[in-house]
Amino acid sequence: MAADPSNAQIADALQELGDLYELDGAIVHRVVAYRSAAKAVREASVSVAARAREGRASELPGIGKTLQEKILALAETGTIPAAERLRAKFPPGLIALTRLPGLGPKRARLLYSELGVDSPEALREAAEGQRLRSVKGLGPKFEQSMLAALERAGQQPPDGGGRVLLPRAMQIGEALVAGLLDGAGEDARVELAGSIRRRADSVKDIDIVAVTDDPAALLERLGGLEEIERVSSSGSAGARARTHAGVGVDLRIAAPGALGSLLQHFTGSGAHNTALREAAVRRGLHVSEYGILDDATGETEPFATERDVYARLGLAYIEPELRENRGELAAAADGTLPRLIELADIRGDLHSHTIASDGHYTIEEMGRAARELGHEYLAITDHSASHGFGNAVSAEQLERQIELVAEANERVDGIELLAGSEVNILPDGSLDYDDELLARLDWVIASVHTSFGASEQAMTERMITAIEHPLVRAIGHPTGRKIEQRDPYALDLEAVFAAAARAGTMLEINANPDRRDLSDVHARAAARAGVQILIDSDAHRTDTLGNMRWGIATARRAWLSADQVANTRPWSKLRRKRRPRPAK
DNA sequence: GCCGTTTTCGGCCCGACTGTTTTCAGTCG
Repeated sequence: MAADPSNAQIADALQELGDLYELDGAIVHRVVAYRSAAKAVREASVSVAARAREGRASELPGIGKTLQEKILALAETGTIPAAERLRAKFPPGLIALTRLPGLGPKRARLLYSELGVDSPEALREAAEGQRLRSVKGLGPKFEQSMLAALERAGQQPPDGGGRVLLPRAMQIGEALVAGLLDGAGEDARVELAGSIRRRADSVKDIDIVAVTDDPAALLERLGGLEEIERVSSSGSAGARARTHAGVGVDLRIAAPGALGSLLQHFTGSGAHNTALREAAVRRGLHVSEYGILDDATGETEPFATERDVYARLGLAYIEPELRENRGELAAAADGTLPRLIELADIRGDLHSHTIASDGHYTIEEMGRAARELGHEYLAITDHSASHGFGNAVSAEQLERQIELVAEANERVDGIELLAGSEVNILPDGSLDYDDELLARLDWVIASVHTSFGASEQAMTERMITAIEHPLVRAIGHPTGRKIEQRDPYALDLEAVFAAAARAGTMLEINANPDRRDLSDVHARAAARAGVQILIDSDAHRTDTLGNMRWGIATARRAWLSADQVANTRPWSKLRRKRRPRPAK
């Protein structure tokens, strides 16, 4: 039997099948169902193929009997019959066509049936030959917009989808907000919304909402900002634009009394809003960016704050980070939303690097910088002997490092520096310092840095062996993912979480914004399994100690409270003697 | 396709903008 398809492979297959059904003219709800199922599979922390073999894939949200069967077919035969049938009907280039802005499934199919256009190349030829205008409903402007879209698509890297990591998006977004506010009236308000406000891993567009008594002036100012390359469409309600960095910008302008309604609408997520509105309709209420229309009165009431919007719907206020339709609506109705962790709850950082390995500052410099952030403790955790990138720390050097940390502790007041190590987990799950040396450290975090390609079984056993090592207190960046760059390695996370909960080993949310690993959904599943979560900066420089904020963002998206995060406690509560080896 | 404090069948948010329209379809978020 071949290896089970990974969750990513299953998600890709469902995504493709949804695209094919869309070309085939299926009703939009069916297409949406495939896309939401693909998302649920991609984010699942269990092997969906294994669940399907047990007949339990439908326990995932958005997966029912039909998709359970289709996933099972994919696992057992390597393909889905319906996809085979539709692939024979539509050439693969048609899906690529629907990726072009302004060209959806209806027109792609129209162009294929009328002109035989079956790829972006064929589209370019047809547009250049002015043949698109011969199709009823299409004209010269459509030809021009397609040529422009093809041009832009050619400039972008094929992968990545043009998504920008959160810190970069926030930097651009905050500059835009400042630019829009500069010279605006006293009463003007401009705020970031969308996935930036939800603190997602990465964002596709920068969404901005504004309130002003002079919308025209604000729109004009947008076009004049130095970050903006061009404004592509503009109306009375707002504008769409593009930065020189290639990021889309949506600006929407509200009447002063409707800022809450607009902010709620534009913060999303789409899934949250759809679910919110469907629930409202059942109560005779219609939610839009303008307010809430009550069937009973026929009146639309605008809301000045988001809190008022949610209250009108009988819901507690939902923090933006939770608005992903992952159960927050039910919790808001029940009054069971968590009190989310905040940056100020963090007392220390237990993962950092210095010039002893691949960091750039000394122990003392890192310690002083951490103290400036208000930390009570900082663990110095340079890479262990077999790291292989940059300077690894030999056993002898680590013994010297323990002395250096003790000396730095003498010189730096107001913070406790801890002698630690980020120890490599070798392919067999063992560590690359001996236990005697590890036992002399204040703190040991263990991470995988090599052999990412091992099988799921091997990687899971490797990880659990490290988790059960009595001197390992935490696992660093547990899945190895890099946002928009590298998928998690094959790992049975359910088994890993169970082992970590049993052993009392913490799992890290690594706050490096390229990683944010554990992810939001994985951290939530881990905490539910009883795992203590740790949030670390993994700083290699003094200024990246501040990356802690991105880990907090992930923790909040994971529904975590301060009491579920270990380093909200003082070091005196975390320090402890060597655990006894688990009884055999 | 999924799903159920109205439903196991019949629903399944809401609006902006563009381009082609003589009243609207398609696309997007």
